[in-house]
Amino acid sequence: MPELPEVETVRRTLTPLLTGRRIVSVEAVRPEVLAHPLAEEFCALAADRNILELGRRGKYLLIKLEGGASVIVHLRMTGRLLCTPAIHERKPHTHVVFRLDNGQELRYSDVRRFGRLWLQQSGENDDFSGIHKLGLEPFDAAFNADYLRDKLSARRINIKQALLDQSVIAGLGNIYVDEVLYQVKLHPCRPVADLKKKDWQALAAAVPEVLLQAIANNGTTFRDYLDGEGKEGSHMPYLEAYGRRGEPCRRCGEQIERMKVAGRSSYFCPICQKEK
DNA sequence: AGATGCACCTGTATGC
DNA sequence: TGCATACAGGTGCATC
Repeated sequence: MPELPEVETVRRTLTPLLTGRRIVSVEAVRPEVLAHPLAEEFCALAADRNILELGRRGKYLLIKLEGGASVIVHLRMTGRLLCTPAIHERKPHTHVVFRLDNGQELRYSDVRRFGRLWLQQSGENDDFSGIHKLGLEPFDAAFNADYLRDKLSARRINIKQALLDQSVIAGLGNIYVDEVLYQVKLHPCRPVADLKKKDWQALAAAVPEVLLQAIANNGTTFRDYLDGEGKEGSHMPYLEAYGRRGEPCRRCGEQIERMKVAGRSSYFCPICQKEK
């Protein structure tokens, strides 16, 4: 479910609820979602610690604790982090519960159980969560046309796969890749080797633009996504391509098509986004 | 290197 | 209604 805008919205909504709070204890209802260290140690290490601040890297949420440790969360498809009063009934699929010092709980739930949590200790090298393999943040000053061209132009892949590669751009996923390609009028199957300087420039501009717009609308709720307070995102009506099969292109009126590219459902306008 | 398929899971929508 | 199948904001691995 969540791509960069959704994770960023979770971060923003949880920040006032968690900053300065103390984690009293941690309960692993389904220990296997705690990927590192093993559940027992994870719970012991997180317990009795203050939360300093929340960060984000790509699609990872970072909960920074006193003493230099961090809880790292990846929501994958259906993961949710919700802050809620401890007296409220637990919803099904609640897998990890962080009890806080103010009668609230931070609850991790995940219907499909693809998501994972890690705890990085102070001084520990994080070679387990996947963060070490990420490329640039789209809002990094070094994220520009040259960066994209240098990373990608020699590869024999199409632009959809390229933009989904987290080691190139951290945080783009299936929805926003389709939105970016629509904005810059590139067909998802276009080989990256074909792209010209102006294409790289357009991509470098469109990626942060598309993501910022989605963040401004608190992310996209297509199915499952909820922010840290349990609210849906409001960006869906603004999507131009994703999920609009058979609906008219807002530029030319042609029907939006869907096809599988890189194993993912991909939506595009067959007139505006020529395969060539 | 890259393409493909599958695995991880459950819920929901669709078609017959 | 019931049952089978497809599909879902992600990632990692195995195989050709």
